[in-house]
Amino acid sequence: MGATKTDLFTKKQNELANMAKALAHPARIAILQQLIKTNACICGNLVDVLGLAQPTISQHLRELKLAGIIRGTVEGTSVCYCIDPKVWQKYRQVFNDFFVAVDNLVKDDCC
Amino acid sequence: MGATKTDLFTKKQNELANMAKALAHPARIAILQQLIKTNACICGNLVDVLGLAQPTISQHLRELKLAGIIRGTVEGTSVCYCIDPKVWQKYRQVFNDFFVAVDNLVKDDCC
DNA sequence: ACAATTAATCGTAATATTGCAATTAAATGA
DNA sequence: TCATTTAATTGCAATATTACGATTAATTGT
Repeated sequence: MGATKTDLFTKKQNELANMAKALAHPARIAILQQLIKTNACICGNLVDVLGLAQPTISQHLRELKLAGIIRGTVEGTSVCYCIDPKVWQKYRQVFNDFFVAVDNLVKDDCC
Repeated sequence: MGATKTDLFTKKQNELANMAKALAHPARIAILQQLIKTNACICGNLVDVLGLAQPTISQHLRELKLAGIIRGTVEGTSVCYCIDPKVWQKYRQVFNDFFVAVDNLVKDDCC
C-alpha cells in the first residue's frame, strides 16, 4: 500500500491528476510565474528569487521538465529554462475541459 | 525537512498549489466526475464505482470536503455528496487566471 | 431495545515528497 | 591545464500521502 492505484482509473483521469500534481507545490507555481514574469528564460536566478536551496530548486525544475511544461537549454555554464507554450496550452485546455463539465449540470444545489 | 515551506510563498501561490493538490489524485478526479455525471448527489455508490476500499474513499472525500469543493449532507444512514458550484467556479477562475497569464507573453519560443 | 446499514475514524504499513549538505559533472575563462 | 562558475546528482532525514483492516459512531427499521 501507499502507492496510487493508477490501474483503477482511465488514462485521462491519471493524466489530469498528474498535471495537477505538477502544479501542487507553491515553489513550482512560483517558478512558473517567475518564468512568465521574465518573459523568456531564467537560470539560477530562481535560487536567488525563491528562498530554497539550489538542489531543491533543481529538483522542482526536474519535475516540471518531466511534466513537459518547461524546457531547459544549456547556455554556457548556466541553464536557461522557459515555458513550453504548446504544453502550457494543453494544460489550460485539459483543466478547462474538466471545469466546464459542471456548467451543463449544476444550476442549483442538490443536497 | 520534508515539509513544504509555505512561508516562503504568497497566499495566492499557496492557495493555487493547495487547489492543485486537491485534484492531484485520480481517485479524487474520478469522484468529482462521478458526482457531475450523476448530476446531484451520490453516497457509498462511489465505493462500488471506484475500485477502492471504503475507508480510502472516505479519506479522499474528506480531502475534497476540506478543500471546499464538495459538500456532504447526512441522509438517513447514508451521506449525500455533491459539488459546491460556487467553490467549483472559484477553482475554475483561479486556474484560468493562472493559465491566461502566458497569453500576453509567450508568442514564440525563447531558448 | 436491538439488529442492520452506512460512513467516519483509528491504527498502521508502504510509498512518495520535500529539503538540503555534499559531491559530481559540465562548461568557461585565464 | 586548471581554477571558477553553474547546475545536476547522490544520499539521507523528515514529513506527507495512499491504502486498508478493524473498529466506532450514527441512523433506521423492527
